[in-house]
Amino acid sequence: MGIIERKERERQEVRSLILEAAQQAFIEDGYEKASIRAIADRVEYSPATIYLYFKDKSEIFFAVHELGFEKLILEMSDAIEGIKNPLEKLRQQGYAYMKFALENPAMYDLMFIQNAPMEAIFDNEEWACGHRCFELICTIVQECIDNKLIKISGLELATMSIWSFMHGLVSLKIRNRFKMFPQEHIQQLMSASVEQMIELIQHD
Amino acid sequence: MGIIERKERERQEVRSLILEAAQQAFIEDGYEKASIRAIADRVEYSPATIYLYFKDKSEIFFAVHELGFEKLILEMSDAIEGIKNPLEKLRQQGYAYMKFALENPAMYDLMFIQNAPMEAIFDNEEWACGHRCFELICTIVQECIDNKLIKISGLELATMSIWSFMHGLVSLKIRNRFKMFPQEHIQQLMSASVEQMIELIQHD
DNA sequence: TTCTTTTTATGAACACTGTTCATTATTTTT
DNA sequence: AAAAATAATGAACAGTGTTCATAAAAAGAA
Repeated sequence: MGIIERKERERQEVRSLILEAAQQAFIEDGYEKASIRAIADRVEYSPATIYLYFKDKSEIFFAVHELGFEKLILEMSDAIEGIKNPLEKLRQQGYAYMKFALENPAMYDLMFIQNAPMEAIFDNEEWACGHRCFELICTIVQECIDNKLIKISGLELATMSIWSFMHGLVSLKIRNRFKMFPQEHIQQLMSASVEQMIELIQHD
Repeated sequence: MGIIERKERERQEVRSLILEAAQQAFIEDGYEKASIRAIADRVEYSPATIYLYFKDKSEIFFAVHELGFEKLILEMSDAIEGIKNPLEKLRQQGYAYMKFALENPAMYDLMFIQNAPMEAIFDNEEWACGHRCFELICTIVQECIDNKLIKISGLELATMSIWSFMHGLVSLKIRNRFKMFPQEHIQQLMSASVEQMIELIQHD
């Protein structure tokens, strides 16, 4: 009776095929502009078929945005591997965060900027991936606090401040709000800004 | 021959009537969900008439978003009125910025988060209102630098850092990404974060 | 005033969107 | 081979931004 198992496997295969196509479409055209019909075309299915695998567009959004978190978590974990100094971990984690955002702006958009579907899902879901990512940052910040490496003593306060700074930096860049800075200096200004931030919060 | 002048006046009146309706619609439903037809209904015109006064939806967006900047500029100017200490000016300006964002989230969205129409307009326009607002912040930061009140010496670097921090703080809040913090503490955590930031950058 | 010209407003249509559902095709079970 | 269950789809609905030929209103000229 391995049939129902094979069926389930096939089902998951189609599901992830759709997911892959959706991710591609979101990255290329953004969430709003990427249409169900375009996603359906990519996997050579009818648009209606999509709805056999996902409740609606926002569910696709959520699934794709989870892939993004997995990738970000992986890249941030890799970035701090082998590093001992918690402050250096924090720096490298920050750079990994920035790198991810600038290299995958559409994905970052889905994860941290996009609005609409969030509300619909947040309330019922646990947003596990979001929390896992958050805790990854919290851990490092806590290490910095424990070793008295940074000037901010409250974990929540420190995390909120640092994350806000990083998010503001990359999201203003992604959303083209840095037009008033000389175009060719923006990248290095951003790096300098991260460096400056680390310097400011570290204990002397 | 005052007729063409009256015509022009009437034209501007209708235009700002549409603008007012659009602003209301954007605030209530957000930019994407607010439809041209809904805006037309509000002013009791045909949807097609809108296009006699605005090229397309993104032009309405731009006009409304300009109103937002005027308001923000006004509120930030008011907030620092009569204050001598540049650092205190910076603090109050920061709080005014935060207050504006939290009280007019939809407008802040249009001004600093929304994506699509920006690209289309940025290239040709000067984005005068954006620059005016930016310079308002620059002025204060420059004063702080001149009086050796803050640790960051570069104007561009300091402005980018401070603005990014403030934007990250309010935009993560607006886009509901602070779910992992205790709901009832978020507001005071945000204020504490601003305070902390000021403390960190000030010279001792 | 009456007639002509210019300005202003609109209804209908186009191509698109997310989504639903009755109908068809395929696969599994009897 | 027939019946039941699963999977896929075409067609449709109500919505979107936008265009354009047509209709209404206002202005200028006689």
